[in-house]
Amino acid sequence: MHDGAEGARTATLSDVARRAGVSIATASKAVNGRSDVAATTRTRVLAAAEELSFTPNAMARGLLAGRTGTVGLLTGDLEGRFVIPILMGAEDAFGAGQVNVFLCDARGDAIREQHQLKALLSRRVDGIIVVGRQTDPRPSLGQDVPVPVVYAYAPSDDPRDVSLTPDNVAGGRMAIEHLISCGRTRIAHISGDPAYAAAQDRLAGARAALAGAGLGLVGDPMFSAWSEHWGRDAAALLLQRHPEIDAIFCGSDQIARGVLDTARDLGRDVPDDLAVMGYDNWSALAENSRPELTSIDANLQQLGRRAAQCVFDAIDGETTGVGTHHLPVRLVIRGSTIARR
Amino acid sequence: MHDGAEGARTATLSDVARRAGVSIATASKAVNGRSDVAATTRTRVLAAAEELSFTPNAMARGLLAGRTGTVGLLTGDLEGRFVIPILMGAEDAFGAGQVNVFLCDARGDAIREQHQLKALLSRRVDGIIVVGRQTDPRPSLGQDVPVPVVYAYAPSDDPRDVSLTPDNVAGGRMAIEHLISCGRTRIAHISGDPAYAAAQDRLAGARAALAGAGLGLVGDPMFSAWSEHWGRDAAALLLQRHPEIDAIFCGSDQIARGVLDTARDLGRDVPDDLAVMGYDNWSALAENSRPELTSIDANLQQLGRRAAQCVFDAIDGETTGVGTHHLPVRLVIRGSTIARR
DNA sequence: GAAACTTCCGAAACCCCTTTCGGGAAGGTA
DNA sequence: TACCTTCCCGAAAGGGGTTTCGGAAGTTTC
Repeated sequence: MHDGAEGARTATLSDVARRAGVSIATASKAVNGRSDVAATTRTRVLAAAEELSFTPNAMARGLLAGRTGTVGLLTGDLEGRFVIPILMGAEDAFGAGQVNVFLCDARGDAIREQHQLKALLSRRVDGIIVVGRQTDPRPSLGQDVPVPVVYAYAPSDDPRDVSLTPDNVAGGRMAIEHLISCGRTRIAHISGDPAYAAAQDRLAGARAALAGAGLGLVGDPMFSAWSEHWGRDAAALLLQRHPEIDAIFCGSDQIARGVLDTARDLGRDVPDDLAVMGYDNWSALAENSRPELTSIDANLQQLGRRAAQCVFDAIDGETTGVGTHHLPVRLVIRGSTIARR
Repeated sequence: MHDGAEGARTATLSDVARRAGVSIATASKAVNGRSDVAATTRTRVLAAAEELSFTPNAMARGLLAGRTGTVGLLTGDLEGRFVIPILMGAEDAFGAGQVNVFLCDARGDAIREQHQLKALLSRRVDGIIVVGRQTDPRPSLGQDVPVPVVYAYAPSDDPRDVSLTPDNVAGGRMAIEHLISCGRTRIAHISGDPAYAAAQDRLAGARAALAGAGLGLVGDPMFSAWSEHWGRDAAALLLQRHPEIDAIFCGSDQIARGVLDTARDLGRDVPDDLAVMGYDNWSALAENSRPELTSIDANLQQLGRRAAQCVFDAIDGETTGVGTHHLPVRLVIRGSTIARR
C-alpha cells in the first residue's frame, strides 16, 4: 500500500494524467511526443510520468496496434551449440529495434512443439523463427500459421517455406581448396554420422573440389560419430593403412581434435608432415589445440541476424524468396594447415 | 482476403460468437469451461472455435487479469556456457505451466541492461530472472522493480535480493575429499583467473578439506587463465618443480585437459601415477579426454529450475528467504581419478 | 393457474492505451 | 462588438477478452 513499495501497482497513464492535472488523451500525446500539446503541459506530464516511473503497457498498446513487437524463437534443443549463436544473432538484430524475443524449447518433441506454437500464437507474436539443431530438413509447421515463419539452420521440408541454412557443400569445397593451396595432394576425410545431411554435403563439396583439381580422396571417407574418440580411432586406422596421407579433412572440430591426438602419438608432425582441418570453428576446441585448428566457420550469428531480417521483411510485406537459402561460410586459418616448406 | 489464407486476420472471440449464434459473453464462458452454459450451446461454440482455429488473445486476457504469464530472462552474455543450462532449466520449469520466457541479452552492457529491463517491464512480465556468467556478485537491479527478481549464478551484491549460486566452496572441498579417498596426499592446484570468485571459493574449499585431513597443498596454487594452454604450461612447470605430486585439482575442465596433455608428454600415467580432476563437468571436454575426466558438476539446470520456482513463489506471495543461497554441487567420477592399486 | 425456482443467456462495465474529432479559450481582424 | 483563426485539450470509441448482474424463458409446486 505504501507508495513506491514493492507491492504498489505499476502506474498507468491515467495515474500520470491525474497527477499532471490533464486528461488521459493529453497525457498520451505528451508521453509519445505527438503535437497538439503545449510545451509547458508536456513538461508537466513528463515530470509526472517520471515521478511515477510510468512505463506504457505494451499489451494495451499492442491490442490497438495489432502488432505486439514480439517474435517467437522455437528451437528443438537449446543444448546444441549451433542453436546459441543463431539465437544470439536473432536477438541482436531484433534488440536494435523495439522487438523482444519469446524463447521456446520444444525438447525435440513434436507434441511439445505444437503446444509451444499455440502459446506463441496466443501471445500474438508478429513472426516466428524455427531453429533446428542439424542441417537436415525438418517438418514444416504448415502453411496455415497466421504469421511469417523462417526456418534457420534446419531447413523446412516444404519448399514453400523460407529456410536459411549454412552452405555445407561450399564449406567442404573451401576446405579442400585450402588444403590443396597448401600443397597437399593426398587427402583423406574423416567425418561423423553419415545419416546427417551435413556429413554428406561436406563430403560432396570436398569431392567436387578434388575432382576439379584432378585429384581424388585417399581411401574411403570414414563415417561414425561426431566425437574425439572416433577421431582418434579413425586416424589410427587411416594412418596405418595409408601412411602416405598428407592431409586430413575432418567433419567436425571434435573429430579433428582426436586426429591431432593420434598424430602426436604416432609421431606425425602437424602441420609439416600432416595437415589437419576441422569444421564448425568451435573456438573452445579449435583455439586450444596443438597446433590450433584451421576450420570452417558457418557464420551462425550472421545467419541468425539474417533470419531476423527475413521475419522483419515479411512482417512489412516484403517477401523473401521462398525455398532454402544456403548462406556463405568462412575459412579460418590457424596453425594446423600452414603451408609446408 | 480469402478465408483461411495467410493474410486472414486471426479469429477473435466475437467471430466465434457470431458463428455460433450466441453472445460474446456466452462464447467466453463456453470456451473457458465455466458453468452457466447449456451443454448443447457449449459444443456448438467449441465447434465454431475449432473451425475458426480460434486462439484467445493472451494480451487482452492479461490486460484484465493483471498478470501476463510471462517471465523475463535477463542475461549478460549468452555465449557463456554457464548461462545456457540455467536458461534451459528455467524454460523447463516454466514450460510445464502456461508461462513463456522473454529472453534478453544485455551483452554485458549496463546501459543496454537498463534498456532491456524497461522493455521487460513495459511488457508487464510477472517476474525476472537475472543470469550472470560468473559467480562474482553483480550490481543489483535495485529494490524498486515492481516485480519479483531472482539472481541466478551471479548473485546480487545487495543482500536484500534473492540470489541462487552454486556452492563453489563445497565443490572444492568435495574434489579434495575425493582425491584423498583415492589415496592421494600430495595434491596441487591449478586454476584460472584469480580475480574470479569461483577461483577463490574453490581454492578455499580445497584448503579446508586438506586441513581437515592434516594435509596442505603442494606448492602455491597456480592462477592465470581458464584455458588449456595455461593448463599445459602450468602442469609442465609444476611437475618439474614438484615431481612428487600425485594429484592435480584443476579449476576448470579446460585447464584439466591441458594438464592431461602435459602429463602424457612427460610420460606420467593418469590416473595411476597422477590423478587429475576438472571442474564444471563440461561433457564435450570431460567425456572426450584420455582418460575421461572426473569433475564437479554445478547442477546448473537444476539451478535454473529452482530460480524459476522462486519467481513463481514470489508471484504467489510466498517469499523465498533473501540473501545468497548456495546450491549443492555434484561429483562426477570418471577415469582420471580411479583409486590407485 | 399462479407463485417460486432453476437455467441459461446477454448487456454492459472494465482492463490500459491510442486516436479521432469536436469544441473552448485566447488572440487577432474588420 | 462581432467574427475568424489558431492552439490546446478532452470526451469517446475502439481493440479483445472476462465478469457481474439482471432478466427471460422453462420447470416445478401448491
